[in-house]
Amino acid sequence: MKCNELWKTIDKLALRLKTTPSGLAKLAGLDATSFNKSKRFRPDGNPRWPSMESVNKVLQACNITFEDFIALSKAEGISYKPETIALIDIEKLGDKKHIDDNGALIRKNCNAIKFPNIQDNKIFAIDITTNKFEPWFKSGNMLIISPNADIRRGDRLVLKTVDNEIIIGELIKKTVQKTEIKEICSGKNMELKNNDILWSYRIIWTSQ
Amino acid sequence: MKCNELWKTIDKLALRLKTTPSGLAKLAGLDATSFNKSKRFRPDGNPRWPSMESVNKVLQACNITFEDFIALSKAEGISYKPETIALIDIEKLGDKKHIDDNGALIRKNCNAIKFPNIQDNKIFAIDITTNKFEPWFKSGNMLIISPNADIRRGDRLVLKTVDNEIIIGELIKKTVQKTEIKEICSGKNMELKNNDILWSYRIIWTSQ
DNA sequence: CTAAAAAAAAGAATAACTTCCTATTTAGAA
DNA sequence: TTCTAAATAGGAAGTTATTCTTTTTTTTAG
Repeated sequence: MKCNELWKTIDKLALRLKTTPSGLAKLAGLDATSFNKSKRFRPDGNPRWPSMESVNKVLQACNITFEDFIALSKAEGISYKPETIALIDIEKLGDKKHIDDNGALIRKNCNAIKFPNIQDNKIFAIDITTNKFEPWFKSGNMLIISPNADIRRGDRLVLKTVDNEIIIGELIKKTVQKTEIKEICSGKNMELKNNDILWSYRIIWTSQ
Repeated sequence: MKCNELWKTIDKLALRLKTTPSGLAKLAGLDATSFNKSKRFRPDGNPRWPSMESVNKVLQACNITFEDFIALSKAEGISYKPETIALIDIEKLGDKKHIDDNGALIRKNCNAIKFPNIQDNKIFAIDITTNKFEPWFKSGNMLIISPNADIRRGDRLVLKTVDNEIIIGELIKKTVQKTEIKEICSGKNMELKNNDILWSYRIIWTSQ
């Protein structure tokens, strides 16, 4: 991050709160002149950085995280992408507590999740470029795959055989010797020796 | 962010680089004693913050972003979640350029995508808590919904009628008067008057 | 238009952080 | 073990940021 970006982001924050840099400084418990233009450069003309402590006080005053601050610095306007998204139980979509009849979300009544949870540095994506997995996966869809995710009955898998075949299916049973899956398109059950499987990974998300 | 978290993250960074706090300080062009324990507290015993400029120098020395730094501060170990994930064409999973036969990713041969692209502050998630959408969506799945996404033929939708009914289906045709969808479980086509639809939103991702 | 309040500029004073210096400890190699 | 280099500790000095104060400008309300 560059120094002037940092100052710009402070200006944006002030704007978001419908106040001014000096108003924001006061809100953060700092001197009102702290963010003056005249305090943004050193006597020699080089840029001056606010201290980490001052930035932190501002974040606390605005009740935002460092991530929010960075997101805001990159945002075009004065709003930024949310870190979390609301989660609603499908059986509660009927009542109007979570989404009103205009389709607008009532955030305070919703739980929040992080989407997605990329704690996983082995995660990767597969781009579907063929029609042969329809109607389950269409050309243009993406599958998010986690080699680390543990696999349970019913999970969808992508697996590769020693014969260089890519199979997408649902796990029926896995033993030390064999893996039984239901191939996704044909719906047929297949039994594969584990020795014939190079790798099999769980699909954790798919684009629709 | 708390002050001591910041110092801990600097320690983690040093560890990642297989060096020490003083080694990291030197690498960043700072004095070797800058990150000494004795420099982490003020004479009165209160915590001392490194300056923003010093932190920035460290980030540049490590060639990481502020987000990386924050992610690292939250990580259990000394590694942190990646910003992007690799994307591979499913028809190229057969060759060994992208994933070797041990199932290990060869990142340099892969494209990268950001997953997901939450530029969208209206996005929300639906938790499937019923069996009635099987086999398409099972209990425990989550649907990520975007009220902002535009809807095209073939897209999967969640819609709510004036009768308080939640329908998941695939769009067949939408005109000014009517919306025709294929209900996902029954596979039956339905024709709804647009006046009878409170809202209809596109499903952009689903957990598997 | 006028008055009051808030914001911003500029400089001096204060507080905070970094560097410099020296001494001590630790880690690794011989 | 002994030697060497690196790391760490502690304090003084130097640099940088913040606050304090005053003045000027801008904004807002009447």
